[in-house]
Parts: sequence; structure tokens; C-alpha cells
Amino acid sequence: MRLAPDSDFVTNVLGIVDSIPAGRVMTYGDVAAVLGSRGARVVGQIMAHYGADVPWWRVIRAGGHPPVAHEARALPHYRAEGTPLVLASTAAAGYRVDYAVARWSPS
DNA sequence: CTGTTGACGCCGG
DNA sequence: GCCGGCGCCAACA
Repeated sequence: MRLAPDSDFVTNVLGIVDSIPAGRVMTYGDVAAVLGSRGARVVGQIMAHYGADVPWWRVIRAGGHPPVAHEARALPHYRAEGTPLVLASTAAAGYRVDYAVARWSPS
């Protein structure tokens, strides 16, 4: 039951994500806000099915964590793009994006 | 129109 | 600072 690939909502979301410059990130909630909606979940759904064509790793959760099942997959991208990261005290705890610095707002 | 499903967000404990 | 619960929005059966 995925969202309509030809829907404006999907097109807008993918467009916004694609407009995020390297080294910057946006939360699902921010992307949804730009669309005038608070459907942060919907944005996640779109990313899950159609995010393959956009830099999905630049879209993170409000807490600064990458998608729950993709943190390891996104890390190399962040390192390559120079995205501000905050390594956890313990290596096992993983890492999180320095949202305060890497935050990006489309103009 | 109602129910179900999420790569989510915020608040309270 | 971590964990759990409730709320939101869009699309499909």
C-alpha cells in the first residue's frame, strides 16, 4: 500500500531532499513542515519507498539519529561529505548528527 | 467513510 | 539521558 509515486506530495518531498546540500541535514518533521504538513511519518514512508533516488542520509530524525535501520549505512556518507557528527562516549552507543550545526533550511 | 500502516515528533516518567 | 505512550498525516483495501 505505498504512497502514489506520481503524487505531488511525493514529488515535493523528493525535491526538498535533493535540494539539501552536502554536509547539511533536515529532519523528517522539517521536510513535512516545508510542505505545510506535519506528517513527519508520511515523509518517512516516502523515503522508505522512493528515497532510493535521493540522498536519504541527509534526512534524519529530530534527535539527530539517522533512520533506525540505516545508521551504519549512512555513516560513510556523512564522513565523506564532512557532515558534523557527535560521536557517543562509548563506541557501542554509535553516533549522532550535530543537528544544531548541520541543520539546513530550504530558501 | 472506517480501519490499518509506517526510515516520525513531542511529552511525561 | 533513555523508554514508553499517544498523536499526526497520507494512501490503500
